[in-house]
Amino acid sequence: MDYGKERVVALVDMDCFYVQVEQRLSPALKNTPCVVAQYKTWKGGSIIAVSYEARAHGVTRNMWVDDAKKLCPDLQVARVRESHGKADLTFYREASVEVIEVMSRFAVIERASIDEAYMDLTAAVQQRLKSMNDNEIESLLLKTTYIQGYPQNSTEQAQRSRGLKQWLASLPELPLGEQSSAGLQLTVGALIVEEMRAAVEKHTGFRCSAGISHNKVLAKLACGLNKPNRQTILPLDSVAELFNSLPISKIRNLGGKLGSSIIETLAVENMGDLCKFSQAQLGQHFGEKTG
DNA sequence: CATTGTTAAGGG
DNA sequence: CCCTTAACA
Repeated sequence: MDYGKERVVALVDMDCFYVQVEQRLSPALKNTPCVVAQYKTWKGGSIIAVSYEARAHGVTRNMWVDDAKKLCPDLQVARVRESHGKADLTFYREASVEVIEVMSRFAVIERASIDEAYMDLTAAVQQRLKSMNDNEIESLLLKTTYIQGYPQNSTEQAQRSRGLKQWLASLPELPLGEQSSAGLQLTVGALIVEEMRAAVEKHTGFRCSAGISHNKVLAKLACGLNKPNRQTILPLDSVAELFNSLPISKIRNLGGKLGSSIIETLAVENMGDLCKFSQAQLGQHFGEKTG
């Protein structure tokens, strides 16, 4: 298998998880602008999760509830439970366990936080490919999947279906026995993740987004490209174009001081520029390990 | 006081 | 190996 395409890795991220947990408990909160906030005394409490309806009004995480109400007067507020005067996240951790249990039926998962998990689907994909017939990968089975970079030569967005069809048409026939293409493997990975996400919603009521690519950093990046309640395949061949206009801070672990120092030291703006430097050069500037 | 909590990596 | 720092949710 080509370098960089050895594995199929997915990242599943629950959409505004704490909000969904509160909405399941209190259905009146569903489909409304609402937030989850902790504490109440200082400026109404601080917001730790925001529904997509509230985001449309400009409400964000870390905002004070009093400030958010100015942006969105009919904002509903759920409160984090407290014990010993401290915010207690037990309620959300228990909901997280429900999700993890369902996901674990499909693959070995690596819990990255209370609301997201990585999984290496390489083995599951190989298994699935063995039992698959030709024409078994249909657009219908990938109903919430986007392919980053497809359709090609198209500037207009919102062309999910056309991009998916073009991508599927570009895949080789199912090769029986021999190694299958990286594109085929990502697609079967996406099929598994579609099934996993449907199972999570069926058994917990919670929706999520996902990214499918060849490593954790790319899977995480892909996941953020189409939210909420959607999943995105990021083929390696689409990475260069994506990186051309991608701020360095968008890459996991480069959102803080290291990212800032890279931008300053190398006088670069986006990931496309950064990729022009060799690993040896990056090692010189940022330490052998970090580089 | 004014976000808090959790996790992981790096340095001593 | 522990402690501090960084990153993220």
